[in-house]
Amino acid sequence: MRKATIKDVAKHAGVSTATVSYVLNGVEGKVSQETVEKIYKAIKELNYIQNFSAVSLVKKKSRLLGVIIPQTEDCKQLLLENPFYSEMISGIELKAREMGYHIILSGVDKGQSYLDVSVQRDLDGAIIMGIYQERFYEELKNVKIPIVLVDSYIHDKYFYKVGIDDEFGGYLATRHLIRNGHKKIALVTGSIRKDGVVEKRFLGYKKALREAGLFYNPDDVFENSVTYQHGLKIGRFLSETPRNITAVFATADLIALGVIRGMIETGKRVPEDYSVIGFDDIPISRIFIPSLTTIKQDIGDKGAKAAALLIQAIEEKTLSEPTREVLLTLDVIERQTVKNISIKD
Amino acid sequence: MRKATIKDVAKHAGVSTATVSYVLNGVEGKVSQETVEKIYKAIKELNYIQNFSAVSLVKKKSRLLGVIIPQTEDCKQLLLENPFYSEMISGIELKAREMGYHIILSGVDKGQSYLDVSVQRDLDGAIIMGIYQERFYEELKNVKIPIVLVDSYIHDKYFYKVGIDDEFGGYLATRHLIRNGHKKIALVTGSIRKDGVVEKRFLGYKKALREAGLFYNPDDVFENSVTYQHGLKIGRFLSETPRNITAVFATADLIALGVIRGMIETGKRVPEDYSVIGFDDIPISRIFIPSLTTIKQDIGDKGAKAAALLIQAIEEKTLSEPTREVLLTLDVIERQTVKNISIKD
DNA sequence: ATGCTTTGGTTAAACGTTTAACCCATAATC
DNA sequence: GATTATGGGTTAAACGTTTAACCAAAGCAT
Repeated sequence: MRKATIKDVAKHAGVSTATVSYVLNGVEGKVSQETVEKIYKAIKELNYIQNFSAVSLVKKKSRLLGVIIPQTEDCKQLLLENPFYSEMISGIELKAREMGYHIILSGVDKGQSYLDVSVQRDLDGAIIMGIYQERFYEELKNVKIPIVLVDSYIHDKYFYKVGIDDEFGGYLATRHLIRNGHKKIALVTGSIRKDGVVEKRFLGYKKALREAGLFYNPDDVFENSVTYQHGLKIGRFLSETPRNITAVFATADLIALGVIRGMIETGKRVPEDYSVIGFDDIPISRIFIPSLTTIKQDIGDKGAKAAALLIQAIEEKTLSEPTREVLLTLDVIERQTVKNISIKD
Repeated sequence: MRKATIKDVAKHAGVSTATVSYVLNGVEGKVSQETVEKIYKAIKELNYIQNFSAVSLVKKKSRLLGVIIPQTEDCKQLLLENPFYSEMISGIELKAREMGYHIILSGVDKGQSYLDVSVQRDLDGAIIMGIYQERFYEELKNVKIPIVLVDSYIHDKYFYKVGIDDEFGGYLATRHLIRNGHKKIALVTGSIRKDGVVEKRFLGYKKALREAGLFYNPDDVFENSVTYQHGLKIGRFLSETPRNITAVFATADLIALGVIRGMIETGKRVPEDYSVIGFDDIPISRIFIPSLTTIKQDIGDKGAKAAALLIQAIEEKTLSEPTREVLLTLDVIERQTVKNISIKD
């Protein structure tokens, strides 16, 4: 039993395909109520389902959104292992589906450019997570579809953006530590790339120090990758080589967790010996023992906002309009890893 | 500057579109080496990119795979929050892309059936994670595309399957506890649905007990949801209401982590007071303090295998052939949460 | 009666491919 | 020398939609 096409529906209802198409697309004033009902009846009876490939072909719209996420260094995995990304995607998918879109999830190879995919598939828009080489963004622009960048500080009015005020976040975290009496605070972080979120958080860190009249010492920053492993290494290092550091600000929860584990393994206690604050509030942070004090951003909401922004851009064809940017709020979530050391007891 | 179509390429190379199509599709013996080169040159010069919508329309193949994952109860999130799923998806996406496919990721609403999506989009196949109501599977079959079920024990030869030997896994976990001297072992688990993985793990648990001549007590199983919260509740309960239980087998790492936290919060120690073993080996389990002893399955590989199986089914049109099923191996990973209590010290 | 608008349609081209069927040299076979 | 393959193409229909352009009948004002 072949799948029913619009032609079958038309024949069955005794009208032309154009008429059917008009009701499918909800065109006003082209078809009488009576005919509309006949057509719906035919659709039901024939089990008709619209073919999107054909629609895309003529409309040049696919109701498909590209979502691209970074791969790990070795290209063996998507960075989905980072719960941060999964939560975002969850938010994106739900919102997209609610608005009648589907998402194509993809990593991006060094060689093959994403351009191909988006053009091939008539993607209506794309959400890009993470940061890439400049060449990549240029390619993206050539596709001429709306694009929203998540957590990127690329200065280009072409792109829509959603993110948080990372500098403020870094400031908030550091200030929280300072307010708890800490004066010598290490920064453990992923690579501080230009225009990345980490750079901004770093700026916030320095700003908080300055504001509190504290000395910024480059030796206190440990820059490497956004991984548990990096945190682990630094955690051990810190607890084994005596310095007068009392707290650490890790620019990602994953790193913070590593730091804590490193310290505990080498016989220190958190927060008694060291206070630690993270960033992101990924689900594990609540679960971890001790549970992590951190800067919370509503990641799922961020995804939903990104999807909504993108779809709005697509549907209003506001491509040339000034870029809009949405920023989400931030909160410090106090849990168990920060101790107030100004209160003597 | 309009996007180049196959017609432009044909004209530019001085041949018919058919010829171009033949080289695009690598058809043997239809076009001379010389012409092939001319065509490639034209493609390059015009920056031609094939339009998949048109291809799908005529070929009725989209090189698109559906990947569907469960939503949370409240439908507010995809179950992506469970790292288990993200890792699988990562495996699927990578393998699919390697083989020239893209994936459409989607949750599934109660109301709208997935059938629509797959038909509308000419999906070539789908991977289904989690288990659903029976009606859903019937619908799925009607789409008449190859489908692989992950971690499901649905008895229907129509479907391809990938999974693990869950019964053996449950057995392995329980036996590990028994070998470490435990005689009274609680089972903390998500809902034991018929044909679900949990049911099998439960069977393995009972089998190990029986084999060791231990008494199976229904009061020792705590069934609810695959969540951290459930574990937490039971962890507290167990440590606060004296019974002679010395170990718990949690059928998912997430649950195990909750159990541990619940116990620690109420003043007990793991593994000194209670041993705990989990299942899955999600990334957090290594990070957690104490790090979790668990049954490891290679989740990413599972995703890759599922994708490979599906694509093979698609390309060989072996739809009617007997279902093939792939099972992955299991290992017990000894870490810090199981203590041998038969050695007195 | 005439012309204009509105309502409810239809016709047919277009979207960008693929592919079956056809065609024509030239080479091989008997 | 007639026949048959074969290599290297071309033509045109088809895939399932949308949509601009057209049309007929009815309603209405003049």
